[in-house]
Amino acid sequence: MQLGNGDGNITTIYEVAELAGVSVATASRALNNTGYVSKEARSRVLEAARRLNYHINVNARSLTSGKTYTIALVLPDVTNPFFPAVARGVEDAASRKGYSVILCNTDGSPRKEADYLNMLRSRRVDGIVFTTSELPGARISSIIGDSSAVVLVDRDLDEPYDIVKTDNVKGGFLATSHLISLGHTRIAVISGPLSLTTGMERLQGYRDALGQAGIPFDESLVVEGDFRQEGGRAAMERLIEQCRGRPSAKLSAVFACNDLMAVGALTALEEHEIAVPSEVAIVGYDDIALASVTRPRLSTVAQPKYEMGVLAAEMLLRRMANPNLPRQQEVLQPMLVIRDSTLERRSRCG
Amino acid sequence: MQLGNGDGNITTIYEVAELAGVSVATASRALNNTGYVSKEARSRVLEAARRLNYHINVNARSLTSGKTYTIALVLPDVTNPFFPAVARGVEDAASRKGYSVILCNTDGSPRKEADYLNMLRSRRVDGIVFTTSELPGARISSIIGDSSAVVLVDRDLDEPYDIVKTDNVKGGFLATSHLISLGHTRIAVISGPLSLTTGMERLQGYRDALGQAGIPFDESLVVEGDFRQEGGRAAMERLIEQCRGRPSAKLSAVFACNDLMAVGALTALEEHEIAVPSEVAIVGYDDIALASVTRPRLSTVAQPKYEMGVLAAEMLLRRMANPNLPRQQEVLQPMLVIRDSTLERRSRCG
DNA sequence: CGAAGATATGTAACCGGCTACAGATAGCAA
DNA sequence: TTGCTATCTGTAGCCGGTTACATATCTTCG
Repeated sequence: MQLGNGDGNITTIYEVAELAGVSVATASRALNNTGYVSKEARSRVLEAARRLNYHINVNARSLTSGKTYTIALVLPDVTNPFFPAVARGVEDAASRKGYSVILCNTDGSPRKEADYLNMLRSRRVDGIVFTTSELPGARISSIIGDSSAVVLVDRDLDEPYDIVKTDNVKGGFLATSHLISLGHTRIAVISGPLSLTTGMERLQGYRDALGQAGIPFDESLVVEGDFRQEGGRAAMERLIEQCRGRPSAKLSAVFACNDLMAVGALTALEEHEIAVPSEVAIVGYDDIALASVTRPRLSTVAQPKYEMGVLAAEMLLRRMANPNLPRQQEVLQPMLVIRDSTLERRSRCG
Repeated sequence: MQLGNGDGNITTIYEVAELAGVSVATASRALNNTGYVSKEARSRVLEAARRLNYHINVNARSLTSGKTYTIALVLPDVTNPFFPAVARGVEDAASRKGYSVILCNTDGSPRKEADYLNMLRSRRVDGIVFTTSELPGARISSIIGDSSAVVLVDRDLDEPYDIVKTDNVKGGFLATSHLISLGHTRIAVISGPLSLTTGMERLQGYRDALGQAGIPFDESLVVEGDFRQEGGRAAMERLIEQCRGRPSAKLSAVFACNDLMAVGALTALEEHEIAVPSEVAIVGYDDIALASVTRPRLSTVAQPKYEMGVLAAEMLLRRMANPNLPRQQEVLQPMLVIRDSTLERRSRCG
């Protein structure tokens, strides 16, 4: 039996004021430490609040303050191993400042994205950390207006929203250069969706690295994937197939534009009994947990996922505090992680 | 240039009413399809709302309705591969019914859990899907009172909260029986924290299986882990060590009470050049994505994670709709997934 | 024709906070 | 003493919705 009553009857500030023998104005001031309140009044109010197990109704407060202390995290799918770390970063940074975060999974569907944005506007969230797919910037602003701030993560848009990303061109360059430095020249790419800047940029990095090494770009070596495991596997199948038909198309290495696809590719290679890395080397992207447990362990380009989340949330809070700030953009550096799936060249193909 | 204005100036129902030439009462009725509204009035209101890009303020509404259409998902860490699928299930089921979900990572700290619960009470969330660690049920209710409904996922508490879980005893039994059926008799366990029912129950299943097979329980074969990779690795090290000192303690199989620890154990075994499964077989629990990409691929006990999330959210909505419902409890069935990390017995130890 | 019921609409109170404003008291300088 | 400032408190209106209640019109039926 404890004193602080736990009977969920919701208490209002009126009851607190009454018990403390003051007006609501004084109670409010005491609870929020604003304005003038005498020592005794304050302690009486605080005591009353404690006794009644008073919890302010933040929704009511948001009516007058115009702030909800809520932000949203809109992403394709938490189940994609890239996102949990980002989400955790966002939540950590947000809760540190007293903000709650609403989670929204869009599956990359523009329809769902639009639905969520409308819902979020109705909720008057103060800001949104957004990893969109194809929704054009103009569409976003037409929905949310300037009712809440927006920070884009891992995406780029023409619209002037703040951005946190890693240097994908650099990342693609790192991965490809690594393979080149091992002596590979016939390097295939399993790209991400080319409708996404992420997909495009990594591919650009690949081309840059090729160009710098004087290796001609061969269209037939790039297959567009979908950032998913099954897609990576299918893409690899296609490469193996095409390679078989045209021995001139041999390849000795593959750059998969994310780890999920790399794992899929690994599966395909294994099924065809093509040894990795001795026959075909492979580099992934993201450095998700999976990457370090595959056999061979996956060489990959690591992104600071958690930090991206933290930075995004912090950037968002800054923007919320000052809507007139010039556009912010934070570009983090990717890092090559060399494990067992890359090794010196020894060309061959399924 | 589009008609529907997108200038974020937030519109109120008063402005809609004014533009439509009706009172707010009529506007409200038209927008919510309640009460009597003439055809013309309704269409004038809807048109006005469209023109003004009106989005209701749900926080204001919640003031009168007492409902926020928000639930919370409180879990230790989204970054733990077990949870994203659960989270996705919760969010899918919730959003299907018009609810938003607030994400809270507690790291299993009772302190953080309490803080979040207080915050959630202030937000007047309608319900909470909770995977707690050590907070006693009484403590939970003392904080949230009956201001919101609660469903426990993957945890059990004395307090009469609704529960969604899988049959952990059965799961432990399945894993262990599988090993026994392969001829193993010296089977170690890397358990979860024994302070959690999850940890206890799986261990109980292990003991049951042993008992049924007439294999004596050997205390020295159980090491308490923490459900994390590094903990699994450390535990395996200890087993190997102890095994070395006392050849009589040889073991030929390990049941790791979750996949993360199994992966850690795998690492330790590999470092000691102990072959899996030929020298030591190993079974995990959860069937997270990692399990199917390790080499050897991990045999494990699968939990229907996504379904657990969906069921938890649906159960929560039911409870919210009817607080007087008798206590609900849903026990899902775990499923043994046999891959490459288990094989017939051939005892040996590091 | 009058009464009852269905339809339509507006006024105003209320949800739970915050705060502008005004009034009261006390301290202190002139 | 007066006047001014600093401190303290309460009344009442507002935030953006919902809704009970009152009022008004139009049918419909005995």
